[in-house]
Amino acid sequence: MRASACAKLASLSFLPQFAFRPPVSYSPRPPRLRGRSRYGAAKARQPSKDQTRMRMSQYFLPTMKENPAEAQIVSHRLMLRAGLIRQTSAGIYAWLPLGFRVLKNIERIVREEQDRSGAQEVLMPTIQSADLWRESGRYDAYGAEMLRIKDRHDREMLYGPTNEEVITVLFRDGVKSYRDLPRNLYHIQWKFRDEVRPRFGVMRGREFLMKDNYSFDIDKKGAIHSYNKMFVTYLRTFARMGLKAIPMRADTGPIGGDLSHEFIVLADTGESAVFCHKGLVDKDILSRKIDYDSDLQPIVNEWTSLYAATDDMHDKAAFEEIPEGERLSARGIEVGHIFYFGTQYSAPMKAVVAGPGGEQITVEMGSYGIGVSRLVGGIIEASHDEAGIVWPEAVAPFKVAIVNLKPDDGAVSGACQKLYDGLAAKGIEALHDDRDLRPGAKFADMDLIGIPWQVIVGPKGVSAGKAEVKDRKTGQREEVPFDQVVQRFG
RNA sequence: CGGGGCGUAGCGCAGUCUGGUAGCGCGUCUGCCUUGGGCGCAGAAGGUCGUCGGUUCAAAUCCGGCCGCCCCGACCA
Repeated sequence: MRASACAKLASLSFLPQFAFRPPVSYSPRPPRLRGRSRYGAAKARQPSKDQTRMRMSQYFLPTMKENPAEAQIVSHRLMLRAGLIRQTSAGIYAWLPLGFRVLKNIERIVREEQDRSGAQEVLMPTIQSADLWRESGRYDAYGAEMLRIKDRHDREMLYGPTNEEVITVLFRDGVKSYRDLPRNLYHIQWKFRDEVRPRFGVMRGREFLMKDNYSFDIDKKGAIHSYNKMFVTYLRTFARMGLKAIPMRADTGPIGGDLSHEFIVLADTGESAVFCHKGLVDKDILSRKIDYDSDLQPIVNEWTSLYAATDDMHDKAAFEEIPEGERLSARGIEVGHIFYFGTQYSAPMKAVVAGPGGEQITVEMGSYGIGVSRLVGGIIEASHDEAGIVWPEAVAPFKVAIVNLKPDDGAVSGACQKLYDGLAAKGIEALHDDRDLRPGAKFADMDLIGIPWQVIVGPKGVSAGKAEVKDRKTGQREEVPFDQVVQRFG
């Protein structure tokens, strides 16, 4: 009501619209504390912001003991139960503090590896114009999965399901010479695909966070080098997250092109059947030193020379040539996809540069995606047990949790606080469970949310000068003198 | 988009067939007790039964429309 009245008023005015905006309050007013000053004694007793944030008694972490009926697969159940996400509409989720921390950790690793490869980060909008998509010819081709919307002037817009069109225009308008090639631009942005049937929680939502990037080269040779760079980058990215992600030759599908690999995380509950050579599982990329300007083909060949295929690309005869003991039939989740697609977009959208002889050359493109939000689910599918999530350290919301078994015991709480401060001094954020609950409930919650290391502090330990350090993954516990706990996590 | 199912307290469910004062478990709150794996006892709060309309003296329950969510398939990062 108020907004439309305001719009009407503004449209009748010949003064700038902002002059007539009602005094909207953009941030909530500070609460009035009755009976004492907001800045008085009450504040002095508050713990520091950092401590407040990481204390479970103060933390927004709604865990659930029972499985919500709507969640069918394990990662979806655990994400809801562990207080990572909440659904707001079909296939659309809100990220709660713990889940958001994981999402940001994944995003950070993706970003670091993109930067390492020489790709440059941009940020393109979520809302795009239909005209742009008409130019590439995809507006009608894309179908109902594209969320089409109209603005107030009845202009046709859409919520971007992908960004080839936008990036091609940015490139076309900004680069005119072969001297400016190659380029590789990426961004990490929310996308929307109006899936007929969203399911599996964030693994196949409608709104999802995706890293996508686009390479531009003067010729096919250059484009393949760009492709190879991303191939290696993806190997590193997933390995850093503690995942076994195997590149598999992929069908290029509706996006087109003739060179494409899917990166598949192996998980028993994966969406599709996959077949590969066992040797791929044990290959290690992180120990290699990589020069992204050198010829990466040997590394790529090393991975692609062993058989690996998803269901739809499976070649039974070729698979059976592998000695039986080295065959691996498993299930997997697609977490990344890379394409070389030549001039499919650059030609219709006229992304051309001047070559050395002044001739016009249509650039060769590739595009590369990683499902950032999907990875949160994928990692859980690949790493959980009966009790809950088992986070790989690199993506865990917290590396360490301090389990205070008796918060109302000054000695126990004092020991916990000291450990917390010691970890903080080393730059390690710990989650401090200072809630007044029975030990059993705390252990159950802690196992559910899957923090890799639990430092358990109780009265017995305090009198012996020791804490118990539990490895979430193996369940092994070890008594460690207090003064040695912090250094274990350096 | 084809086929199926479900909407009752924060979560899991019963009650609907056969209309008559809305229930159970878990969670939450208070008190006591307890304190190394979701402990025990006592008390309490919390639901216009998805929504709109119809039938009826009376609707969670019967009828119709709409909305939402889930599953299988086709599709997909």
